[in-house]
Amino acid sequence: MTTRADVAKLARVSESTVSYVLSGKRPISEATKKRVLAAIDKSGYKSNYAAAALAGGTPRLVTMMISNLFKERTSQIIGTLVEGVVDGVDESGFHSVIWPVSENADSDIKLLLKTNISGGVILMNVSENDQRVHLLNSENVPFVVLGRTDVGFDYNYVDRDFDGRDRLALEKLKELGHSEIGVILYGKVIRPHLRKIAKELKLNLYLIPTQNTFEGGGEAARILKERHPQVTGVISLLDVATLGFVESAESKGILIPEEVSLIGLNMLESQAESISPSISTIVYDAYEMAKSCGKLMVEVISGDKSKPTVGQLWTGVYMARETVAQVRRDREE
Amino acid sequence: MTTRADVAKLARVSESTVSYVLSGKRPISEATKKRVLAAIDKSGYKSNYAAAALAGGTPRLVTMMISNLFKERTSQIIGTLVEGVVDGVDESGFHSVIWPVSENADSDIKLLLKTNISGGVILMNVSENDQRVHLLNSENVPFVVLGRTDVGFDYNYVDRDFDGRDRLALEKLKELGHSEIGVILYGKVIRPHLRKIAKELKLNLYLIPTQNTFEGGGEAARILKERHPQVTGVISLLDVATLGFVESAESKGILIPEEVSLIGLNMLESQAESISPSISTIVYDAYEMAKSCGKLMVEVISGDKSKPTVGQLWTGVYMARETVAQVRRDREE
DNA sequence: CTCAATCATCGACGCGCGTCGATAATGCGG
DNA sequence: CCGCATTATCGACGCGCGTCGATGATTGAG
Repeated sequence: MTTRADVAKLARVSESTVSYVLSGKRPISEATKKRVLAAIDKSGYKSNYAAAALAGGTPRLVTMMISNLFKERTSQIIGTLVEGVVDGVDESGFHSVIWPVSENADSDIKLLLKTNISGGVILMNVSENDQRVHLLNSENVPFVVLGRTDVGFDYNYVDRDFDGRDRLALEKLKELGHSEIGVILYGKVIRPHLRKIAKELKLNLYLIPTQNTFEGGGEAARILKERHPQVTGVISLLDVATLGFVESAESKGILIPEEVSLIGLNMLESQAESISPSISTIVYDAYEMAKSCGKLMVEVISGDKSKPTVGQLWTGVYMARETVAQVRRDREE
Repeated sequence: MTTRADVAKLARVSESTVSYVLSGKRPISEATKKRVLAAIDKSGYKSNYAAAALAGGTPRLVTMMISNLFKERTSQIIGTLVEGVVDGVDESGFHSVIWPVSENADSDIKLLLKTNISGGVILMNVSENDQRVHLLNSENVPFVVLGRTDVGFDYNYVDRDFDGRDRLALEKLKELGHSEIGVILYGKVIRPHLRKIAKELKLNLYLIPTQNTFEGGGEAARILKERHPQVTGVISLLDVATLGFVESAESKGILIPEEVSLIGLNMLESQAESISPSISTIVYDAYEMAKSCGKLMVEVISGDKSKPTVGQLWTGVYMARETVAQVRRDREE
């Protein structure tokens, strides 16, 4: 193995200089920096992980704990998230691995922590009141949750901003003159926050509950036409139903976007673009979000232990496609 | 953090004695051993991973590289394999993690190796002529393949023994007096080895190609009845089709097991037992196989670098259920 | 009872790197 | 030209553990 000493000899500097070139924690002249980097390149030197961890106090390794890794079918999104975390952590100079936790994770986790293999933990696929959060918190391990869960205390997390996303959609519709808004959803529960936003924006909400199936979408169109003819703007919290809604709208006597504008909120881009007219959505970048989570993790590990926790929310951006238009004059009056 | 020094002080022995108690590499009297273990227990000591890796020369960590981790649908079996590897590695005193490799894994792998994070690599879901095997081999990293692939050199692997499994099934049928054997498979290709075994055992093989669907199984029953009435024993390389075969056999005029005995070769136990009559199979224990793989990995890491490679095959065992019986006298004659 | 052989334990060292304090080189104003 | 503040570099130390050689304790044979 090539060590720091080899590089130092090759570049004719001291070992500590090599370290400082690498870490950048002390100024090094351009000339020697260049020489050292050349020597590193030439010798193929990589700093030994274990030695760095031992000397530096903290292992430069982040472990992802993903519950139900081998049980879920949502593997595509998890794959994207993992990729993002890995890249984010990498860019901060750390490594990342997946810790294969079994169901009864308690002992596994404690082992991970006690042996001090990992500098921090990123929790993914958290469940409600996730016990792992309690454990990590009580063991005083740096951790970040990719997602959110309700425990009784503050912690670091990165998650989608559902409220903000809803606000964005409603604001967009208001901007275009819509005031009577339909909401396609499953069941009859609506997040209180959504109501509050509507009130703030002086919009009237009309619930259109249906199943999240293609047929459910047709049903939604029927309900809209029969019960809420005054509605000119629709937001949908469902994905498959939205496709059905768009598909059957014309046959139900609803012209999109001429009479009704539609914004899909929980859709993949591939879904939104699979139909004509293509569906305007609020998109968020899972990869970038996860990457940011990785970087936050490293900050938390490296930073002051007593720093306040960070809650980072990703709203997403409005993606205009073909289902949204200005309110027509004749309806507005 | 509690260190070796703390334990030593608590047990009133030297630090090295603590080490030798833990590693067992030198004899320690029962009395002090007991004292030291009590002290360890009391202080909650766990050896620091990084320090052990640095001092010991090799990191006690195994990384699993699983291609297409987030793409396959065969997640259940992968989950079992991972669990087995983890337990096997654990029992040998090492840890294991999953290394999240991207498509273009080359740079990732090299990073993993150079930084010396991992003591060895277990390769899973290998593809034909897998490039990673070449890379690991040329970089001289200890590795074991869970599965097999065709590269131009020897390497350590643990895999199912398909040939042995087939032989087992055929031997079982022969034992019971069957000599005319149907083979349910997809397409018209049969492994040469299977032919060879049949020849050795003096059995006659009749191919029954079909789709691996429920309907395909019915089709297989029809073919068997119409074209190969002399067949009394059947082995099936398909899983779903086998269920269809059993389900429709009676209506096609085939009595199982009175007239035809059946052994399923590629079935999950849950499948085999989901139907009546339940299907006799050759089962292999994926968990145990993976566990063994984990142990082998640690042996390879710890052992002599120049030891010859190990190829470990898991045949499985015959699991008698309700689809197999002795050949009837009247047909035998 | 003596001496050698075994057994149990100890102290010391080094693994490779991060970082602190100290020193040498440089720049600047007076 | 000198003194002082930066800037650039060096040497030394310690992180926690594995392991080697050495020492003290114990045993058995003669």
